[in-house]
Amino acid sequence: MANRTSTFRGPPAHPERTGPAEPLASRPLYLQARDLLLRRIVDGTWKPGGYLPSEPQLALDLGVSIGTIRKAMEDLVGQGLLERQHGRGTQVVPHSSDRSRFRFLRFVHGDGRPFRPVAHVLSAGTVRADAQDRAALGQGVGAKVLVLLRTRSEDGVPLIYERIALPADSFAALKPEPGAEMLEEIYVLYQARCGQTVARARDTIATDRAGPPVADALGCPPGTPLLLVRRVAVALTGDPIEYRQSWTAALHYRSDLD
Amino acid sequence: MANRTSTFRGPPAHPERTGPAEPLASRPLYLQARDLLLRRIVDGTWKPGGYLPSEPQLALDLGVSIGTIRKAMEDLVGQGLLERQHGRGTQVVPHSSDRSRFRFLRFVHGDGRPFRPVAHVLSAGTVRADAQDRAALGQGVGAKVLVLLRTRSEDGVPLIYERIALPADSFAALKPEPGAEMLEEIYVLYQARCGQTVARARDTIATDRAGPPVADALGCPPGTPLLLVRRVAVALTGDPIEYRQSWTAALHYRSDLD
DNA sequence: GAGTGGTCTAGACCACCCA
DNA sequence: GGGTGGTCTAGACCACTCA
Repeated sequence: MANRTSTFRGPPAHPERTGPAEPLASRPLYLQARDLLLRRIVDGTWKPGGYLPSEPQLALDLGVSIGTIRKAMEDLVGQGLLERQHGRGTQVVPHSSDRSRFRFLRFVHGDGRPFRPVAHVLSAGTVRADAQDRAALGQGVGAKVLVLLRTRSEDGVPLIYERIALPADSFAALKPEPGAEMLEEIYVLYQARCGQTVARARDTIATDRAGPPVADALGCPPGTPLLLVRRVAVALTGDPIEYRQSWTAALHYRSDLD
Repeated sequence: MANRTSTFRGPPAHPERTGPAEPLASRPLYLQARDLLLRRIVDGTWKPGGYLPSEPQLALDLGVSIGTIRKAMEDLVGQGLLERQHGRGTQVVPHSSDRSRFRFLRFVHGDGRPFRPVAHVLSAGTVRADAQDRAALGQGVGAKVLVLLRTRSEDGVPLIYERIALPADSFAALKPEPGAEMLEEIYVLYQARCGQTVARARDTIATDRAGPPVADALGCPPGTPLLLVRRVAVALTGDPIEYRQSWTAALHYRSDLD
């Protein structure tokens, strides 16, 4: 019979019914279906880059109609989590895809040209979270964070100096390996090495002046006015997993409101 | 029978058909329906704040099924142009609605508190567009723009200095009335007085230093590092209709990536 | 209670991808 | 040619709003 929790009925309980769905307590079926799909993406049943079962298959599995499955998927597609390819199937979008990449890369040159950076890690280590880290990541006093300091350059010219703080326990797998090369697209690493998928982020942009480490890394005089972008990135689960500060003197920040 | 242009068939041409829709040449019906709805919103058939006909009525009018109408509407709802209210109807969202208001107001205080400004117009007049105006608005040499200079204050403290350039011909109705009060929510005026609805905008954020007019308006020393936000706002038709520069010393810019 | 949008189903045909 | 997603229809019932 109908079920108060978010389980689905198996094969239709009342095949003779021609009308609407089983009442199923409360939440609409397509929301339950969406959450279930999301859960399977989060827990790795379907890996980034992998394909989901076909719509008829999923409909059969969950005991709902194809239309309901489609509606659930549309939601996840809208969030940029799934990508549907006509004739091929439905894929879990990896952060390495073009669409994902530029969703989180908002820096452009002053003339509007896209910024295509290469990252270089200066240092990586686990330290006690400072007050800002704790506030951004929702952690308690004494919590540990993995801190990466890096520059992002184009044609060998460092244009961004970045400090990234990550909860130390969830990101142990990202740890040092001192001197190792590090991917520019670090969200791909979060996903591949730590199973953490960035779902969305909030940037706050302010002006700042170059302190010694920043001035040194960017090769500008201390006190130079800079753009400072603070980012809190949130996982699929809704937990904040990254607090990032990016300083730049030359680049602009692009924001599309639509 | 089928029609190459974007007209709809009247009452179903083949009522006996049980299967899919009339082939109708090329573009999917729901896209044609969406464009038609959009056109009627743009041309003022349905005014901001007004209600559309019901779904069954629209389906009848356009000769398509309700599902197709719904799909067309979902698109426009997603763009923030329509708002559906269960049991009441579907409304053309006016820019004065809360949702619309905060979609285009991205400034916050340094501590994250929302910024709730009051606008004060310093001057308004028609001038020759400068190179930046022309580039942003896609105009030719010698084009005229209506330029508004204004501050946006909270508790009487001016926190933003703003220069807004608008194509002079489309915005004649917004003209001076020297010394008149001006709504903070200027996009409401564009819509009500000039029939121009802002569909989306692109902001580019950079640092700048306070020139004399800005320093004067904001009460800071010339040369103070500022945040400069350049906005190009686009109408429903896709034409750029506003080029805006906003300077602020104290406020931050908030960007949600999701 | 009449009318509106919200959910759900079932089934048809089309367009695309790939073996 | 078989399988996948894309479009479209028709119709049922539910839930909300308002008179």
